[in-house]
This record gives sequence, C-alpha cells and structure tokens, in this order.
Amino acid sequence: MKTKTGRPAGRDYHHGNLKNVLIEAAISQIATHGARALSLRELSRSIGVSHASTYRHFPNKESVLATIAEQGFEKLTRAMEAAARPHAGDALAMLQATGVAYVEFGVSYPHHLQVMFGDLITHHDDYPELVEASKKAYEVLVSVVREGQRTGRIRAQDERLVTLAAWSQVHGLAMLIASGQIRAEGAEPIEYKSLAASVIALLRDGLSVKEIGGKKRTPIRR
Amino acid sequence: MKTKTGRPAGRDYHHGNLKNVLIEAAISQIATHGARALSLRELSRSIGVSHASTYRHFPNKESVLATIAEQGFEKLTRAMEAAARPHAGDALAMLQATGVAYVEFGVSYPHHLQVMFGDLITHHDDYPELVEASKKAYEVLVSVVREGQRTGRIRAQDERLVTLAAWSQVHGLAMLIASGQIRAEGAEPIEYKSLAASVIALLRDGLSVKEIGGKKRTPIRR
DNA sequence: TGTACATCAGTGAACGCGCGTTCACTGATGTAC
DNA sequence: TGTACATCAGTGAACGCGCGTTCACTGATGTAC
Repeated sequence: MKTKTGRPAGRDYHHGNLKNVLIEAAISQIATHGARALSLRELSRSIGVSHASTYRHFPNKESVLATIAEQGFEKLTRAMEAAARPHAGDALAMLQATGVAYVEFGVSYPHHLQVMFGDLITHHDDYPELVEASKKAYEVLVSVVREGQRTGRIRAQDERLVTLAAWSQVHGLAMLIASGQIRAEGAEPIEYKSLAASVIALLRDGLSVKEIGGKKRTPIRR
Repeated sequence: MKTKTGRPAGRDYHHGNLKNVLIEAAISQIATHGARALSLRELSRSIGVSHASTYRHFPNKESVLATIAEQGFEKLTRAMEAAARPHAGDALAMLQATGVAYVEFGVSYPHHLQVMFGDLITHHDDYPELVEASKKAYEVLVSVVREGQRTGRIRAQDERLVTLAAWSQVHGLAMLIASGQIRAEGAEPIEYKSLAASVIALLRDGLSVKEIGGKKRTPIRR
C-alpha cells in the first residue's frame, strides 16, 4: 500500500508533517474537550501514532501549548486585519470592526482563548515566537488607534492608554462570553456580533451623558 | 495537652472548623501556586490532616473549588460596595470607584479570579450558592448603572447593555493584568489603581472626539 | 539504474509519579438518664 | 455528677488511573557513488 512517491494511507507524515498533524489534532481536541483536558498520550492516540513520537518535534507539553497559542494569536491578527480592511480611512469604523472580530474570535474559539491567555503556559519567555505573535495582535489595535488620533477622530490621549481601554473592553467581553457568564434570558440565542457592536459603540461614545454649556443633551439613542 | 473545653494545640477542628481551615488553606495555596496546582492531598498535608478527611466536608474536589469561587465573589461584592459607598449620590463616581475596586481585586488575587472565571468548575449548576454569589457581584454594577440612569448621568440605553459594557471593561483589564499581558516598559512598577481609573474614565467619556454643531471640540486632556 | 550507507522519524516498553476517591476503622465529642 | 451510649469527624491503607518523559530500538527515507 505504498510506493516510492506514495504514502501509506492516512499517514502522510514521516519527515516533516507529523508536527502539523499533531498541532491540528491538538487544536481540535482543545476545541472539543477544553485545554485542561489535553494530554499528549490521548493526542497521539487520536492520530494513531506512538505517544513517544511527540518528543521528536516538541521538547515537552508546554511547547505544544505554546505553538497552539502562537497560532491562535496569528489567527486573531488575521481576523482583525481582515475586519478592519474594508473600513480603511475611517478609524472609528475600523476600531469597531476590529473589536467585533476580536469578540467573534473568542466566541468561536473559547478554549483557544484559554490557551492564549490562561495560565497553562508558565514560561512565556521560553517562546519568543509566541510573544512576537501576541505583540502583533496588539499592534493591530495600536495602529488603528494611532490612525484615529492622527485623523482627529480619537481622543489624543496617551496612545497606549487608549489602546488598552479598547483592548480591555473587547477582551473582557470575549472572556465573559467564553466563560459562560453571559446567558440569554429568553429562548433565542444571543447575537454576539450585534451585542459586541453595541458594547463597543458604548466605549466609543462614552457611558456618561454629556453636559454642554451647562445644560444636558438629550440622551442619545441608537 | 487538652481539656474538656480546650483543644489540642494547632487542631482547632473536630466538629465544625476543619471545613473553614481547609478552605482557608486552599485559598492561600492557590494564591501562591495557582489554581491548577491545587491538590486535595497536598492541601491536607499542608494543614497536617489525613487526605481522606476532606471527604467529610466536600463530596469532591470541584465542590472545594466552587466554595473558593463563591467566597471570591462575596469578597469582590464587598470590595465594590465599600468602594461605592463614599460616593453615594454621584453615580458616575460610584461607577468609577466600583470599577477600580474590581480591577484591584483582580490584581490582588489573580488566581482567585482564575477560579471564579476559569474553566476549573464545569458544573456551575451544581452550586447554586456560587451562582447566587456571582449574581450579587453583578448586581452591584447593575444598581450603580440604574442609579446613574435614574439621575440622568448615564446614557438611557438598555440597562443590561450599559452594565455589560462596564463589566467587560473592568473584567478585561483585570484579566489582562492578571494574565501578565500588561507589563511595565520602564523600571518602575505599574500603578494599577491609576491605570484602572484612567481606562474607566475613557469608557465614561468615550474614545471618540465629539463633533458638536459640525465642528470639533478640542481633545480633552485629563 | 542500482547498491551501500547514513540519518533520523516513529516505536514499544518501562519508570516513577501524584492524584482523586473509597473503605472499614477508631477515637473524640455530645447527650440521655 | 457520673455513666452508658450514639454519633460522626478524622484515619491509614489501598485501588486504579493516566499522565509526562526517557530510552534503546528499527525501519523508512534520502543521498553519494
């Protein structure tokens, strides 16, 4: 069942590909059973490979998790960039879209978020590529904020502070949803996308009712 | 070393108190070694008691964690209420103070936050007191928002949405700090309290620069 | 094209570990008389 | 106040488990000639 060029059915590794197969299987195992439940032995079992083979590609379990986290940040970065792109030139719309993408990522891959931000990886410094990937995700937000400040659409406060406010907002919402704290009250499921959009709009506009020239504006309804 | 009324030195349990001793020890073990590292055996060992004794007071490990989470929510509730109290009558100040208290809690007890919002407890419905405690914490925010809307200081949008925006903001900031994502760039440590205050102020005021009567206001600096 | 050889990815068995949980027990405490 | 008894909190040993990691191996792959 194999030729010089062909590969045995279902075993497209040996030299190079097992690493990818392992990571993909790990990601799907995490997606279904949660990050805490990931075991290297079960992982190898699921793809029909010896449990020792992992150690040809990763020095230990944590480095597998680090790779997963890294890919998560890369995916998140791509999602945010793709969401922002159509709104080039309108920084506030970009910020909104980027934030919604962040929350959507969290809703879609709650366990992946756990790996990225949880305490499973204790030695972040051992994984410079992971640190790099998370910085890149952060940089997407920074550059939108910077653009908004340049064009006078976003408050000219310390750029790091404004970015942090935006990041906290979407990260918090994503984490609350991912950890099951936000529940539908009625029967129909929550529309996370529009929920995220509304919450982010509140950050954009502010919670307080502004007083202008000493008298209150009518509260804005959207 | 014991009398009819006295207790053997260092063993103030037998009938009633071991449960509290266990929880206190568990909380301190979590604070130092993280929630994932908690083991019932190590816990018993640390207080010099048989590891089977736990099962006189808790049906299983998860219920120990649920009790810890519950106490965390109670502590958080108390902290927020205490922070809000001095500002009674000024809902925006209450919101600010409450939010800062939330973030401070997270900074002080990052691992406790992990137990409260992480995925260690999988069957929340088994612990109605935990659900109740988390609702009470949430209610603190709701009531501040409601008060702000009643007095016209906070936007008259759906009260749940506004609360969620505030909650997301402080939760996200707390989680980002707790998970080590926010790092000082220079040598001096971050002043989390003022950082939180600034970030929450941005939510209160909004990120966008408002245009009034067609022309831009000067960006506000604080 | 064919052969000899080097490389190294994947194997199977074993090590040692600490864990959560159960069980029959024992001994300290509280109570009825 | 003193004694007999019931209760039940804490014990120590044992069960069974799956895990991460290591190791000497073997066999598939790629390459030099």
